[in-house]
Amino acid sequence: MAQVPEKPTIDGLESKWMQTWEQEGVYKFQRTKTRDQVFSIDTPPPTVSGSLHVGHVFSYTHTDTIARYKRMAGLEVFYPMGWDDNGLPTERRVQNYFGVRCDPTLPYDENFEIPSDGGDEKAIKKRREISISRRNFVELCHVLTEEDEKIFEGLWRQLGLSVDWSLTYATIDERCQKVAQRAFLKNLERGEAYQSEAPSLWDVTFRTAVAQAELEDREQTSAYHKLAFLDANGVQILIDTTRPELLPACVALVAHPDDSRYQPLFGTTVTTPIFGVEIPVCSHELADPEKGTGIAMVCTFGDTTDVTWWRELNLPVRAVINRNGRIIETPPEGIETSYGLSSYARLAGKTIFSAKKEIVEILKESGDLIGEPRPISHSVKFFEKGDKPLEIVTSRQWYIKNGGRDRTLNSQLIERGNQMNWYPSYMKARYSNWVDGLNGDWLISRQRFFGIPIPLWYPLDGDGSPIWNEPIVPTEQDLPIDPSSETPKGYEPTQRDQPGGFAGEPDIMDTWATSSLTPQIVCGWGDDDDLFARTFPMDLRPQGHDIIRTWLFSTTVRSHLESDIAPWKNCALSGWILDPDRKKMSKSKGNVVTPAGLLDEYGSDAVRYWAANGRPGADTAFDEGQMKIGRRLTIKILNASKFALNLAGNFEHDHQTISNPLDRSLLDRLANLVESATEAFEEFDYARALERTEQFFWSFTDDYVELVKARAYGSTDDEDTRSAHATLSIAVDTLLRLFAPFVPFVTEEVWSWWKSGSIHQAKWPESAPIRELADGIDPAVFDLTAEALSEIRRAKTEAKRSLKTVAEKVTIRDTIERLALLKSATGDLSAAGNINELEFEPHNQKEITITLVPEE
RNA sequence: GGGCGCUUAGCUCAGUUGGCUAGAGCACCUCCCUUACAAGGAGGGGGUCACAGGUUCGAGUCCUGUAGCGCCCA
Repeated sequence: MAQVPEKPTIDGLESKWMQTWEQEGVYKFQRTKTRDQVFSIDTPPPTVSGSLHVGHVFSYTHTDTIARYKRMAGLEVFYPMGWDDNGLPTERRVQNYFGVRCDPTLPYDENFEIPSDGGDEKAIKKRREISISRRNFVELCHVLTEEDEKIFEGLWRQLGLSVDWSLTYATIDERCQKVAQRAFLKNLERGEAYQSEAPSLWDVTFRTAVAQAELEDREQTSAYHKLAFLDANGVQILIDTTRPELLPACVALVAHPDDSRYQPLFGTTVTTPIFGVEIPVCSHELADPEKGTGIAMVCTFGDTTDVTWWRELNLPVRAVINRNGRIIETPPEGIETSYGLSSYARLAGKTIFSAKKEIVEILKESGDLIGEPRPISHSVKFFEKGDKPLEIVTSRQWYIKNGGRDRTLNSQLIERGNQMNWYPSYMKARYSNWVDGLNGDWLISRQRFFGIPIPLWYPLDGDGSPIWNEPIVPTEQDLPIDPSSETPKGYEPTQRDQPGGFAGEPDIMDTWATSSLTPQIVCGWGDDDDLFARTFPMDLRPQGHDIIRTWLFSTTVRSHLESDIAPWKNCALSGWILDPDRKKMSKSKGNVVTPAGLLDEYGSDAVRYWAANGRPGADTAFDEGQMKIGRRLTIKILNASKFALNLAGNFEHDHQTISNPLDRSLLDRLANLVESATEAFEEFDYARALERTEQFFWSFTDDYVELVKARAYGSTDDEDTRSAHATLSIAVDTLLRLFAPFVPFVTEEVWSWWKSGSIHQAKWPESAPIRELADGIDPAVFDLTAEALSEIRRAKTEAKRSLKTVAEKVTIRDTIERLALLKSATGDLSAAGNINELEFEPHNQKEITITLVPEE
């Protein structure tokens, strides 16, 4: 017998069931099934750098509905969660939160106390930033992320994600460090990782190199400065440049090969103003005749086009900008005149901004600046997290091959994309286009201090210079290592940084170099072969469509290189959450809505309902209205279940007692619903599955329950009553299961009234047994009866009468066939419509007349 | 400049391989305290499916073009 509470409520369901699920291990991954019966999910770990926003709730709910469906469909679901706490966002957050700054030259202070005023902006401003060692800084990172991770986990649990929390990882934890370093060493061994001294994009604020995937173009105001170069005959050649401060770095002039204005100059040399350096005039397709005067100066390096020209035209390097974004002290080769040298001295040590002002002064003095600077607007490359334009500096960096410089590898990676199923399918084009458009390998080294170190040392020669191409590699067993504090085998710690000794690789790996390994991390690559065999390659990668080029792609690269396979079978791309003005919700825009309050206000099920209504891949407006509807739905599920279960009484029904045509036709429609919901879920279209289920549910409560109410109140000796009871019981049972992936709390609550175990471990319904009970009935019985009931309600409403008003006489005219179907539900219709006399008349078209009792 | 997506009711969106008078919720209007539910229920009004062509017996759906919006890339 069911234990149905008198007044059921949705309040407090979250904490109640969160605890039970954890205690019972409902979502725990069991190693009982083989690969084909496992469904493994590679959730991208969210960045732990502050607070989650509703965008996370949105997309993670999508994944959870699929996980829950797959679990009920009989698969063993492998659903771990991780935290991406490795990288720049955390580093910045720690700096701001604790008011500290890392100075890698400082020694470790073991008595360092965690600042007690963390988070107190005013207090920190007052006392200024404290400089601390790298190791102390990393420790603070752990302190902060641990707190954040607890909050995140609590929120995910409250939202009802069916994650196995015993599998949780963090991208800075020891296991991840080990996996990231091991994978790097394997790449190195196979020649897929290499170092190169090359111009690379450099952020002067963060003082680190950045990768192609991290760039973004921004429109900037700038100004053209017209400079006069002199050719061999002393004729002025005018060029327009936005970077006059790079004049000392000028190595050539370049114009388009077809540009007749400059053709006579190709192959000759000109002299730079001020610095008097003789440089060649070259031709190249990338020179735009429409831009400025049509001839440009090539500097090392002003932008990526300069790099291309430098490389393709075999030009020398005259670097003038250092890693701090200042003009270097020593003038580059080629500047020999005393005027040139003294002018250079005026620029040396200045920031780019001040150097620009200074050079303009110098040019004005010498008369080489023609006219005034003319303001323009053009697009400039930025680090996506930075706020100063990127510079290009030449430095030694580590790369992993990603097909950007190798067409064979490139097409193999595009093929990997083709081997995955994409939902929605058009997202595959974004992947292919991105891979196809790559023009360099993946730069993975970062000149930062918080992250996973590149696990190498270098021998030092007699002068104390590192022998870069003979790195000292640690053994796999020793991983993870930090080369800045550990000593390679065969050396003494005292030999660090000494001639003939060794030096640790100072750089760390980019966050993506670790987070691209999440399948290897969660599946136990190299550590747990049994787990790996059961889970890899993974079944599903859910993620936002904005990180296809970064996260999805880099993960594909690692899996391709390491295992020669695509990391996942399916990729499901979620859209973004837009604010009511249809702008992307993001922290920098300040339009973020945090989820905690929403979960408390509407309940987790209601918020999930809103999320699950977002179509796969579609950007969706944030809409509290949908949460209100979700809340109403959960309350309705509670009430309708309570009512139906109270009516149905004893739940051990003999299903063979379902004899009534109306009941059978409802079950036929229910079987259709099960089929279409299952079909939708198999395509990862959770939204369609929800929509269908919801639609059926409302017609079930509004029409079916109303129709059978009277009959269900009858005596259990009556066959028709028993039929209604059994049907109600099956319908509620089935609907709860269909709703379970979306609203796990309320369905579990109702389930607990009359069933043992968790609904989330119950079986997903099958249509065949339900269809069998319908026994070939015409499903129109239900449709026609519901329609007739609706007509009667309309008549009463239009007459402004109460719905319980007695209908003295109702005459339904319709075809003989349809009347036959309707007649089989006469009793239910009369009772639900409160009809005294119900008459049927054959007619060629449908018509219904209703006579109500006179008003008193 | 290239690629992709979107454009359906005042708002947010469904509409699966082309098929009866194009749907839902919100908002709006009317009615009803009915024995599961008034934080509810029953009903109602509201759309030349962005525009222009084409294929077809038939197009919101397929094709071509145009416009606007958005994202990604150069």
